[in-house]
Amino acid sequence: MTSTAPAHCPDLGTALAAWFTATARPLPWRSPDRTAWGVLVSEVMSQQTPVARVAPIWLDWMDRWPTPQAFAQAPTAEVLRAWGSLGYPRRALRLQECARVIVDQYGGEVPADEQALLALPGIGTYTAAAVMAFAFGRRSVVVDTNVRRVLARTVGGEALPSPSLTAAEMSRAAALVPADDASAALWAASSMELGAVVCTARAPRCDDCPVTALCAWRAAGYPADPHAARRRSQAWAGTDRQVRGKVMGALRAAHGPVPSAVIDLVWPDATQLSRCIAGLVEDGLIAQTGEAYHLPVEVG
DNA sequence: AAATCGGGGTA
DNA sequence: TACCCAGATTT
Repeated sequence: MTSTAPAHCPDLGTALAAWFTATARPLPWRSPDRTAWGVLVSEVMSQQTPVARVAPIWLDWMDRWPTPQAFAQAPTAEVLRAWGSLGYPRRALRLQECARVIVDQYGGEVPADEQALLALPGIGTYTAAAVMAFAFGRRSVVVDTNVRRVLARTVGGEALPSPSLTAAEMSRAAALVPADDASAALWAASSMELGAVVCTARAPRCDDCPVTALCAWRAAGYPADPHAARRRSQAWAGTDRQVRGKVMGALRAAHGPVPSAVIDLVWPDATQLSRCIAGLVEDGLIAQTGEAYHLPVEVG
């Protein structure tokens, strides 16, 4: 295989490819009979949600709605219930919009074109690149939180990447992608897998790492995170996100409209609750009929 | 560049 | 408790 890797780490890609081929997790969307649509669904579900939580939902989802055509016609309320507690339920709405665009504009086939993918609802830089690599076996620059960390350590010599993705990071990542499609797709999968399984954020398993000999962070003596001072933990308790989640949870659990008097019980701060309800309605995640709220239902 | 948007598992 | 997770979109 050809490689564009710089001379100072000549076989990072080769070592990771061999390791990945031998040890890759049998994730359901990696099955030989996977479809491009299934890969796309798995990537959207995995945006900020650990794959271990995604897998069972994905299996049920693909059984119910195996194609963009089937999913495009699904009742939105059922889609949101099936999404369950994966989080960020707007992703489910966008995924359905995405399916409808694929049906209407691409004959029901996921486009094998990165720019076309980028234009789809809910598909950003990472997901478009991931679909190109994992669904179509095409060369792309796949940079997720795992790849960022792996490159920050092995190449950059730092404990963790900067808080937000930088242009310099993307350039470095792009320079490391092999030239041919098959090698590039394997590099994407293996560099992500290393970050997910071995080169983890909390307690990296360096003893089990296939590229310790090439790791700049290890060579430097595992220096502490240089960006630690600029990281801030994300608040949760008492936020609108928590309140929105409680409202969504109540409506998912019900199989019909829920009286507003019942919704009022999910959160004690009436001002915050009504702001969150209004936001959910605005986002199309819930709807109001009379004095009750319910998951959205398509109107004729 | 910073804010917003869920929720559960883990140390 | 705090941190993290195959990010995208809007301001």
